[in-house]
Amino acid sequence: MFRINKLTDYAVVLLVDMARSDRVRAAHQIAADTGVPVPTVAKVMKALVRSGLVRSTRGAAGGYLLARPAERIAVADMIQALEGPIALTACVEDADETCDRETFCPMAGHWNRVNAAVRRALEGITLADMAAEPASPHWSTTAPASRAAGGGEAGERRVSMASS
Amino acid sequence: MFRINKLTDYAVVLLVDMARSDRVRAAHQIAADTGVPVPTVAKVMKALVRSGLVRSTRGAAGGYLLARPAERIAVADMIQALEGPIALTACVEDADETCDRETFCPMAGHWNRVNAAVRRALEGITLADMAAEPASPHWSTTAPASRAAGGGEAGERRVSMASS
DNA sequence: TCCAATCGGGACTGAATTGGTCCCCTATCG
DNA sequence: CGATAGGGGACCAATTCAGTCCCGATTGGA
Ligand code: SF4
Ligand code: SF4
Repeated sequence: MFRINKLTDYAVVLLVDMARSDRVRAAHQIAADTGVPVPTVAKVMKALVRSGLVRSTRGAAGGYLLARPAERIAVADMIQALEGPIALTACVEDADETCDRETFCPMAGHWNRVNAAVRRALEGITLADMAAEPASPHWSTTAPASRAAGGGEAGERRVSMASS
Repeated sequence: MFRINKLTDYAVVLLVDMARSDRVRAAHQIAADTGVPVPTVAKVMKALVRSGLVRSTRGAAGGYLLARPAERIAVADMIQALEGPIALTACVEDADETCDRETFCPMAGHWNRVNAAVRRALEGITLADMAAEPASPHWSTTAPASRAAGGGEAGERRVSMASS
C-alpha cells in the first residue's frame, strides 16, 4: 500500500518529539515521553545516530540530541536513515541492488525520474514542518485543486533554505 | 528501502509496453513480448482492469487495451491500482487502516502533508513520460542541487493537465 | 576507584506481507 | 459447439518486518 516502514514512522515521531524539547534525554525517557516502547526507541535511535541525524552521549547522564537544527533535517533524511537510499525500484540509479531484467527492460532508466520526483518531494519537507504545532489544519489530502495550477509550489518547500 | 511492490513495477512495465503498441493483445502475448511470466501478467492485468486503467475484451480474439490515452494515466494511478490508496502511514487521511496511537500521537495530521507531496509528485508523471524513448538522459538521481532553489519545478509536471 | 547508568552492535524469533502459481468458471468469436 | 480469452480467488513458499533481548563499551559521579 505504498507504506513507509513502521520503524521509520516511529523515527519521525521520536524526532519530532526531540525537536520540540531539545534537551539531552535518555532513550527510556523519550520512550516514556512518546509512548513508544523502550526497545523500539533504542533500535530506532541507533539507526538515527549511525546516519548522523542524532548525536548521542554515552555513559551516565548520557542521552540523545538532534545533531542539527530541525530546519535542516528533511523527511527524506529520516527515511533514508532507517530504510537506506530511496529507491522505488531496483533499477534506479542509487539502489544497491540490481534487477536481472534491467538490460532489456522496456523502460530503461525511466524510473529514475519518478524516483527523483519523489525524493525531491521528500526533501522539501523538514522536521521543523513536522514538529510545528497544528495551527493551519490545511493540508488536506484530497488534491488541493492546485494541481497543474502552474503555481510555484514544489512538493512543499519552506524554511529549508536555512543554509549552513 | 522505500520500494514499490514488484507487482506494481511489473504493472508499469506492462503498461509502458501497451502504450507503445496499442493493439489488442492477449495476456500471453504481452507476456512473451515483455519477458514477464504469464501468470504474473494475468494477475497484474486483473488489477489494472479492476481499477479502470485497462479495458479488457473477453472471448476468443480478446485481450487488453489501454482504457485511455497514456497521457492521462499518471504513475500515481498505476500504483494505486496495485497497492490501493497512497498512504505513507496509517494515520494519513485516506488510509483504510487506523493507528491506535493516532489520538495522542505528537504529530497529529502532519503526515498528510508529506503524503500529499508524494502523491502530487506521482501525479505529475504520466505513462506517456515513462513510455517515451530515452532521448534526454537527463534525470540524474543525485540531488540536482536545486533544493531550496525556489524554482518552479514541482515534482515534475507535464501533459497531465489534460483534464477529465 | 568502582558503580551505576547509558549507548552500541547485533542476534534471534514470530508474524505479516509479498510473489508467484494454479484452478475453475464465464464470456465471446468463428 | 468448441476453442480461446479473461475473471475471481484460493493457495503456498519465501521474504521481510517488528519487536525483544543480550552483552560489551563508555562515562559521570559516589
Ligand atoms: S529493470 Fe524493469 S523490471 Fe527491473 S526493476 Fe527496473 S523497471 Fe522493474
Ligand atoms: S498516529 Fe503517529 S504512530 Fe500512528 S501512524 Fe500516525 S504518526 Fe505513526
